[in-house]
This record gives sequence, C-alpha cells and structure tokens, in this order.
Amino acid sequence: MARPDRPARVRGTGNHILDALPPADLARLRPDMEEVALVVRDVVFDAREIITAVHFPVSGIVSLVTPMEDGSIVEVTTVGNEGMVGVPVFLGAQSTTVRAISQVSGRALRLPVDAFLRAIDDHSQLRAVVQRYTQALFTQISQSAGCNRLHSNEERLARWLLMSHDRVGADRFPITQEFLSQMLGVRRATVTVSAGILQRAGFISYARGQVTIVDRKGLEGASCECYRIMQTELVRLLSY
Amino acid sequence: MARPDRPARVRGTGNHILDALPPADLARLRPDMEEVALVVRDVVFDAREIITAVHFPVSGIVSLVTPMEDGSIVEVTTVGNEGMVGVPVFLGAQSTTVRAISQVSGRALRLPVDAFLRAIDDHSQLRAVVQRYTQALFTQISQSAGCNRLHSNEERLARWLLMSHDRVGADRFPITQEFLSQMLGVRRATVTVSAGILQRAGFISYARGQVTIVDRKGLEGASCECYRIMQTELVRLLSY
DNA sequence: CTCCTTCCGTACGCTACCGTACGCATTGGG
DNA sequence: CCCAATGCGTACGGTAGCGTACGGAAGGAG
Repeated sequence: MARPDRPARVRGTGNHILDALPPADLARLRPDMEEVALVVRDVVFDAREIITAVHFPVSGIVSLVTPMEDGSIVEVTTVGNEGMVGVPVFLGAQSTTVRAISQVSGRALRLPVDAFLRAIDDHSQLRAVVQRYTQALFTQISQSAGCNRLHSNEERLARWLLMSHDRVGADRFPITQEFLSQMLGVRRATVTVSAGILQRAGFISYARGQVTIVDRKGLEGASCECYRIMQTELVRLLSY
Repeated sequence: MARPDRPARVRGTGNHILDALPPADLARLRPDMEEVALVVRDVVFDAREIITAVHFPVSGIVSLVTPMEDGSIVEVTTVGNEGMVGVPVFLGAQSTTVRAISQVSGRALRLPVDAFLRAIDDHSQLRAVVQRYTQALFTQISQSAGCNRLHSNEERLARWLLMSHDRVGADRFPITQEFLSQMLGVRRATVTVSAGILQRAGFISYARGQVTIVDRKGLEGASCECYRIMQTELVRLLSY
C-alpha cells in the first residue's frame, strides 16, 4: 500500500478538495477565502461552539478529537490537505461534539460558513466532492472506533505516524510524545515505550519533539490493517 | 436525562424520519417502499458490498459494526426507529467499510436506492432530515471512538443497554451475552461479569438471552457520559 | 554561562481484561 | 423422555497498559 502520489502543484491551492473544482468555480470562491496560519494547539473549533467558518488545509494537520468530561481527549481522525475541517456545517449543523485542534502547524484557506453554504448550493461539483469526503470521514471514524478497541498501542501509533506522513508530505515533522499520548488516548510513558520499539526496529527516529519516518514499509508492517483500509477508501472516494 | 417520550402513534409509519415528512411527500414514497422483517443476525448490508436499498426501521435494532481482518467486529453505533440504515448512499457512496447487522429482530421499510435518491432530489424536507440524522450519526460514532478507548466495560455495557432500551421501546428484549460481547469488543466472559455487577446492583435482570431493564435511573448512573451526550445530540438534531 | 523549561526514558506496583477452559441449567427437537 | 444445543457463571494464569514518580538530557532565555 503505497502512500498517494504527491504531484507537483502545477496549479491550484494545494488543497485537494478545492483543486478538484473547475477553475471557474474556484475563481468565484477565491474572494471569500482567506489564507490563515494554523499554529500547533490552535483550536479551529471547539465542541458545542458555533462554527463560523470551514477550513481547507493546504499544509499541516488538524485532528478531530472527542473531549470527555474529565478533560481527557481521544483523536477520532486527522485532516490534512486532502480534506476539510467543518463537515458538520455541510450536514446542516451549527456545532458538534468534537473539537478540531491543530496538531502540526500549517496553513489553511478559511471560508466563512455563509459563503460556504452558498457555494454548496451554487456549485454542484463542490457539493459532490465534499459529499464524498464526508463519506471518507465516516469510514475513518468508524475504523478508528474499532481500532481504538481492538488494536495494540504500538499498532495504533504506527497507524498515526503513517496517516500523518501522508498528510504533511515530509519525512520529518514535529510532534511531542505528550501530544501523541493524548491523540492515542494512552499515557505519555506508553508512547515512549511503543515509539522506542519502532525506533529500535529502525522504522522511525525520535528526538525532542521531532519524529522522522526512516522506513515507511517497515512502519506499514507494524501498523494494523486500519491504516490501509482508511487510505484505500480515501483514495477510492476522492479519485476525482 | 430522561429517555425520549414515545408518543402514541396517531399516524405514520413508526419511523421518526419518515414521520417527519409532510404527509403528501410520504404518500408519494409509499408505493416504492416495502415492509420487510429484519431477523436477528440478518446482514442488511455487508462491508464492501453494493448497497441496493436503504431501510427505515420501525422496530428492532440494527447495529453498524466495523469488521476486522481476523473476523472480530466492534459496534460503532446502533440504529432504531429514530434513524435510517444506508446513510452512505445519501453521501454518494455505493458501498462502505462497515457492516449493518440486525441485533434485535424487528421490521423496517425498505426503499430501493434509486427511489431513495430520487426522493432526496425531489423532497427537500426528506433531504434536510436525513442530513441531520447523518450529523447525529457522526456524533454517535465519534463518541463511540472515544468511549471504546477510555471507558470501562461496565460503563459501556450500561450505555449499550440504555441506547437499546430507547430504541426497542420495551423494558425487556432479547440479546445474548455472546452477541453483546461482539458489540462491545470484549470476551463473552467479561460481559457475564459486568452484567452480573449490574444485575446484583438491581439495575437489570438477565436470563437466557433476555435482558430486562429494571432500574433505568440506576443504569444511567452506571453508564459513562457518552450515553447522555449521544442522546442529547440526537434529540437536539432531530427535534423536527 | 547558568538556569529553567521542555521532552524523553525508565521503573514499580497495580488493575482490567485476556485466552482458555469447564461445568451447569434451561430449552427444544426427535 | 432423552439428548443435543444454547446460554450463562466461574476460574486461573497471563499481560498490556495504568498511575505515579524520578531523573537526565537538550534547548532557550536571561
């Protein structure tokens, strides 16, 4: 299972959803969009908070997490430049129960909700693509739900690293074990142990908040099937 | 957190989505719909299989589960007469990675995919309601993903019983511990232990595949917050 | 250069749940 | 009426990950 090719950006925004639009449609959206920076730990929207804009990442990673009453959180899926942050708006909701938090710093195109909803009405192509991305998100979250229950910490860590690798498009990216532990819903110390195993196996190297993917194939072998399933379904649904 | 009132059916099908439609819209759908029985263990649709019809349950429970390569499964959410089985079709997909399996026998109205898609195009009200149900499903699955990771077997069992209680509309319903163990992603013996605790606490009684909800309030106290969150969000989104 | 913060490695007792297995009670079919 | 199948209770050793804690190394700020 190879990671999706990352074609040279001959044109476009860098976000796969936007770049799937006819150039004329995209041009009409442009005036309403603003490019913003998403700095690590930024909360794009919080649970039960009115969502004012949707975001199309062009770089970096945003995590969708379920916050619990005791303050703990668990990631349900990640969004990179393949997707969109704010799908609940597409489904007619003003808020949701999940939090969207920037996990790896990057940039995104911000589109206010009213402009987005108008665009959805006007551009059938955009509607179709977002619809299929929504379905991909469904797959990812459903698979996560099972994965969280059945698979070991080490497998899930490998999966997380692979998904992030796909989305950041670089072999080295910043992520602390403390953050990772929150995403995976385990102790920080457990991440240290699992990451140590992957590191000693020669798949990754870890140092002071920077992880480097050394042997991607090896990492794929260490991951559970869930990575492959999510990735395959994403490519299948978004092969515009 | 009271369970939603179950108003006497003065009219309608018994399925909340269909009954939220203007009578004229529903009347036009009727010729295309067929009432079918869903017997326990029936697979309504399987992972990676073309979905040929959507189903609107009027009684019984359908579970959406994520099947893993080793044959194990985990429930990601349940669907009763508040919802619809086949949301991926609404999102433009022909298949998905989850399996829909009947968990408590009942009846459903079956609508072929092409008729459903036509209806979605023609009836904006149906589109709006299904859209919001889709959002509710999102909430449920996301919450499940976190719950599966963070909460104890006993809490999750209580949550499952409460959700099912809401959907079957009866204090007593059939469910074996073997099935429950698959839904919760644990051993059958673990279910026995947890169910035993709930039983000795006087919240439920269990005998040969029949569970009886004895003390609903007590069960709510034994459940994690996830039941309340899912239920609140469902009511909020579907309070037509 | 020093101090303080961040980040990571490790350790230890503990708990929940696992895999497996056995036995018993109830139920339905021949 | 008997037997097989189904469903549940229980037991026991094993283990993954927990809560907590301590220490050390790297880096940034003054």
